[in-house]
Amino acid sequence: MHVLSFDTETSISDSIHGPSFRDKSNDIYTQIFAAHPKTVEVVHNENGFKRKLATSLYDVDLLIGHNLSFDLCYLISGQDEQFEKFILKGGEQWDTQLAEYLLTGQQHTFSSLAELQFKYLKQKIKSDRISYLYKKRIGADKIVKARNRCKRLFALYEEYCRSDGSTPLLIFKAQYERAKKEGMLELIKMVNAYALTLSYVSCTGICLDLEKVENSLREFNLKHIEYLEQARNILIKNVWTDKRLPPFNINSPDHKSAALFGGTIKVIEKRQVGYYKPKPIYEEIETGIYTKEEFYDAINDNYYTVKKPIIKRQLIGFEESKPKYKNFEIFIDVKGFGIPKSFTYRAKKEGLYATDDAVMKRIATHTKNEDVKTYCELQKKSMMFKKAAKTYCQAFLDRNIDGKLYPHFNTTLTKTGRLSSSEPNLQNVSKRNEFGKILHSMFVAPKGWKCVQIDFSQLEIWVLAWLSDDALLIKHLLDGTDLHIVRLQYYNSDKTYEELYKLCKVDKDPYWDKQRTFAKTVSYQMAYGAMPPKVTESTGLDLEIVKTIFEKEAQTYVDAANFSVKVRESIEKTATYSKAYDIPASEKRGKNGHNVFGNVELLPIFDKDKNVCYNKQSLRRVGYWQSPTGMKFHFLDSGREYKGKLNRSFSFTQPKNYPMQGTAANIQGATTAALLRMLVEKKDKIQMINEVHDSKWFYVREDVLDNCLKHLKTTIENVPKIFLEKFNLEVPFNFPVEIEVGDNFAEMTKYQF
DNA sequence: TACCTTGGCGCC
DNA sequence: AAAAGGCGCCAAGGTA
Repeated sequence: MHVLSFDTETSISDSIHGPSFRDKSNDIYTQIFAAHPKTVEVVHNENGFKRKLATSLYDVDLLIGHNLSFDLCYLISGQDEQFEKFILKGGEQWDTQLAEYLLTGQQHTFSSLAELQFKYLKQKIKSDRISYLYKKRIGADKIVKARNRCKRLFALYEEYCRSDGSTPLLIFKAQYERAKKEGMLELIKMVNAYALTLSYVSCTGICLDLEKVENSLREFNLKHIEYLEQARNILIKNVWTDKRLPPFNINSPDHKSAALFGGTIKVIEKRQVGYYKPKPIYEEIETGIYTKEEFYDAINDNYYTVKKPIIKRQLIGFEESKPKYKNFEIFIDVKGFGIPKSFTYRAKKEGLYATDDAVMKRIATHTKNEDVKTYCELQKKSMMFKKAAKTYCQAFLDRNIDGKLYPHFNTTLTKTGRLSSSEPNLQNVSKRNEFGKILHSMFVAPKGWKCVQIDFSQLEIWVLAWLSDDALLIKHLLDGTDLHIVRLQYYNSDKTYEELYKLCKVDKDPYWDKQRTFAKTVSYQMAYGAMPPKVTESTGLDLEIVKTIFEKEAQTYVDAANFSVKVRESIEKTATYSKAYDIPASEKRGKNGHNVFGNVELLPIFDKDKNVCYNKQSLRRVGYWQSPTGMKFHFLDSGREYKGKLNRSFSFTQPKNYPMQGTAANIQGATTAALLRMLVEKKDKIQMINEVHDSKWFYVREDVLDNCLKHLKTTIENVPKIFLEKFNLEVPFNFPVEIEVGDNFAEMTKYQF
């Protein structure tokens, strides 16, 4: 196997994109190749490489680098032919940052090359002079152009580059051995292929209907202000009466809490505290007396004297004295509507109560005060419009480049191995509320193309069925049983499943349809590990009913219900002390950060107010569970002070969720990775543009839609084939997908072959 | 000024 | 005794 370490040094634009490929003005100015730690090749081009490779990859099988997607996105967006050939012949990548993230069971996120250099090679970090320049936004373009002027700096730069070339090779070797030993080699290979595919996805971008975005932004902002004004009018009438209060701020938790439950609002008041000392006014008067001053004339080399009048300063009065102000904090009591505290709960800050959606709903349904009811509605509406305007429309306008969005996919961040998306985050664009349609209709297909969305149905449930090997759950999934109705039947035992199915799905009886929605909520909450009291709180279902659902669920799907027990056993069995070097530097900072003591982590101990403290006798433990794909999930314990005694435990809820969420992420990853070569081969017919956990977004050319979708469907659904090839694992069933097609991502219809 | 923490809310 | 998982973004309020 021929491996090659690859790294680039690039310019850094001064736009919001910084050093990213997203900014067209950025380019590669240095390329670093290392096939062997001792033979590092560093090539510069002071005019930029125009995003093209400076070498051929014809004999390379594996590209190695640290945070490779950064470099590869330049080549991909530069349409480099060498690189395309490399992919088509089955070339792979090994990203040392990604590998480290997986090897540490998603503990070490965004590791730096320097951290790994120390971890694996025990080498202290080299001169950070160049990193300093980068931080100051002095990019490789400037350094390379200054190569003749700043010889010493350039020598340092080349040394930095050589190290960036050789270090990943050495780290790769160590990681490879470790991965083999820990049964993670195939997983790391697969996730690297996934990340490589995502590099392609993020380079493709999503087309926006900019006119629609701009119009919606205006409209949403106007509506936000309109509702806000109405809300303010109600408050001014009732509770926001004190003239010293600032205008009611709908984004301020302090204001909202005070208006409903009462409280104090801090106001900075500028008060006059006397006067400044008046400034004297002088007049300058010539006295008629002169002095002689001697000067030296350097050109003629002689001295000369000058006559200078003596001026006297005479006080003629004072300026008007200026008033002196000082800021005072004053606390204004707001009586509020006097809503009972039982509708809400205490926030962390003294005297502050939560005003979130659930609280507001509770108030709105129980209050007899019409003003309160109207206020609740107005507050909600105003906030929703603000959110839609700022978080989505405004962000789309700020982030788009020539009408396209290029989301950033973070592959080395989450605890469970899921992807995260940012700048902008396209994984949380409103879908269910009234903005869902309009926001999604902004994502459009280019002319001649269709929008295609392929979703796994109930992915995490299928994963649970597979991992727990629960015979009944598998049977129910395969024969298409509606699991929500199964749960509905738990507490409506006078009816059969068939009767309930008819009521909900055939007759669409509103009462039973609503009941099914409750059961559905319970289903999701159970999947997240919620316990009966919490479920009661959020669904309004009777505690006894919820308890019944939990009990019957455990009796019905015995193995599925017991699955987390096995995970917990593994955590206990594998538990060791949490090591400082697996915690990224960024998480060691701040009040809520990990508290490291030497090489180990200290146990966070929470008191009843959830304040954290540490003592040097209690070290934190960490245990893990390893999935069939090799994925490791880590679980940290925490302490609790109770009646002077320290109780420490691992979370009960995380083991109920991490394995399913993470394995679902593996399935999403493996199926996306399986598309890579096809996406490169058929880039004029199929383009992948986004992923949202269990769904994949594409553009597909209209004239080849049917064929392409067939191909996509069979590739993605056939998880057993992929898992057998990649992991030598037998998965007993396909994972069904649903396909939707449309002109934009709002108006989609189910695709029938 | 820049950073951190919190509350709130959007998604799966 | 009690326990709803995983994210990112905006805005406010506080602190260094």
